[in-house]
Amino acid sequence: MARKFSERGDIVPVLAEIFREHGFAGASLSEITRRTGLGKGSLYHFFPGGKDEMGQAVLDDVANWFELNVFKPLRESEDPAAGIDHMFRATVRFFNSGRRICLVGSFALDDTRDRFATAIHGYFAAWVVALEAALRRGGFDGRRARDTAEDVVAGIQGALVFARSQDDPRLFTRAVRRLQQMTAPA
Amino acid sequence: MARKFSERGDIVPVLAEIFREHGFAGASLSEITRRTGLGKGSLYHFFPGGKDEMGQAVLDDVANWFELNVFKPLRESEDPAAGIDHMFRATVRFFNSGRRICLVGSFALDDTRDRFATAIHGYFAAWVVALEAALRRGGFDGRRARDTAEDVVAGIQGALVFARSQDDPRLFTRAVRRLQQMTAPA
DNA sequence: GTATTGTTGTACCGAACGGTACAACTAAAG
DNA sequence: CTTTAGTTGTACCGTTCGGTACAACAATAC
Repeated sequence: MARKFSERGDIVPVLAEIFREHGFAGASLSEITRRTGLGKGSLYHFFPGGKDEMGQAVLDDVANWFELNVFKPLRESEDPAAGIDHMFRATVRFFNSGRRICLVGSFALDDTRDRFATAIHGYFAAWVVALEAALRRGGFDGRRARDTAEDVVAGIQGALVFARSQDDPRLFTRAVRRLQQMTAPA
Repeated sequence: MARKFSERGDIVPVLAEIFREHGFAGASLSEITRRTGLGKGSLYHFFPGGKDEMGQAVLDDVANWFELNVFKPLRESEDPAAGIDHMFRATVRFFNSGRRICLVGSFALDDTRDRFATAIHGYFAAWVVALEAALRRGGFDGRRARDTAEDVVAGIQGALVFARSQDDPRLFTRAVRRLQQMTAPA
C-alpha cells in the first residue's frame, strides 16, 4: 500500500469552513483547491462525486460531532439537567461563541436544501427529539417539553443569524444563556 | 418621454423571490432573465450596477415594507400591545406563514453579508429597537425589554430556518405564537 | 411628419465554472 | 530492485458565468 499523503478526514474540516464562509453555491473549486492545498486530481480522488459529495461529507461530519458531543450526552446522561447543561456548553464551543455560523442552517435556506434534504432534516429533528426527551425526563410534561425543545433549537439558529448580522458574537452567547434558563425546571 | 414597458418596482419582487430560492451567489443572470422575462439589455438598463444593485434594491424593498408595516406601527401605535400584535400578524403574513424564508437572514449567513453589511445590520437593528421601545412602553423594564426584543427577532429567524429544514411551515406559526406570549405583560 | 427619449433583444466578450483524463510520482510490500 | 496501489499535478473539456455594446424599436413631444 502506498502512503497516504492526505486523508479525507483532514480535508473535511477545511471544506466545512469554506462552505460556512461562502455557502455551498458560492464555494468554488478554485477556492477549495487553494485552501486545501490539493489539486483537482487529489480532490476528485477523495470525492469522486465532486462538490456534492464534499457537501455530504461535511454534513456527515457535523452530524457525527453532534451525535457524539450533544445528542448522546443528552440521551444518556443520568441527570437530564447535566445532559442539557453539557449540550449548551458544547454548542457554544462548537459555534466558537457565536463567531461561527451553522453550516446546516445555511444549507437549509437556499435551494441547496433540496440536494441535502435528508441530512438537513435529520440534523434538526435529532436535536429536537433528544432535547425533548431530556426535558421530559427532567419533569417537563409532553407538550411543554416538545415546545421548549423546538424553541431552544430554533432559538440557537436565530441567535447565530442575528449575532452575525450585527457582527457581534456576544449577542449569541447572551441569547444562549436565556435559552438555557427556559430549560430550568419550573 | 417614452412609455415605460417595465418598471424597477415591478421587477424587484421577482428578484426577491429568486434570491430567496437560490441565495445571492446561486441566483444566475440566466435565471433572472428567464423569470423576469427581461433580456439582459433591460436588466442592465434598470440596474446598471448589475447583480449587486439588484441585491441592494431587493434589500431596500424589504426594508421599506418592514418600516411601513412593522416598525412604524410598533413605534406609533397608541396602545403598544396593539402595535406588537400588529407586528406578529404582519410578520406571519410576510413570511407566508412560514413557507417563505427571510432574504435578509439568508444574505447574512455567507460572504454575501460583506457586500450588504449596512443594510443587513440595519434591518435587524431597527426591528429590535422598535420592538424594545414598544415593550418598554408596555411596562417591561429596560433590561427585560431589550432581551425579549432580541429573543423575539432572533426567534423568528430561527423558526424560519427550522421550519424550512423540516419542510413544515406550521413549525413556524406555532413558534411565533409562543414568541408572542413572551411579549404579553407579566 | 420628425426628433427625442426610454426600452428592448441579440450578439458577443473574457473569465471562471465544475468536471475529466491521464501521465508522473511516491512509498510501502514482495 | 521490482511490483503494486495510492496519490498528485497539469492540461484540457464544454458550459455557464456576469457583464458590455449597440442597433432596433416604441411611444410621446413637437
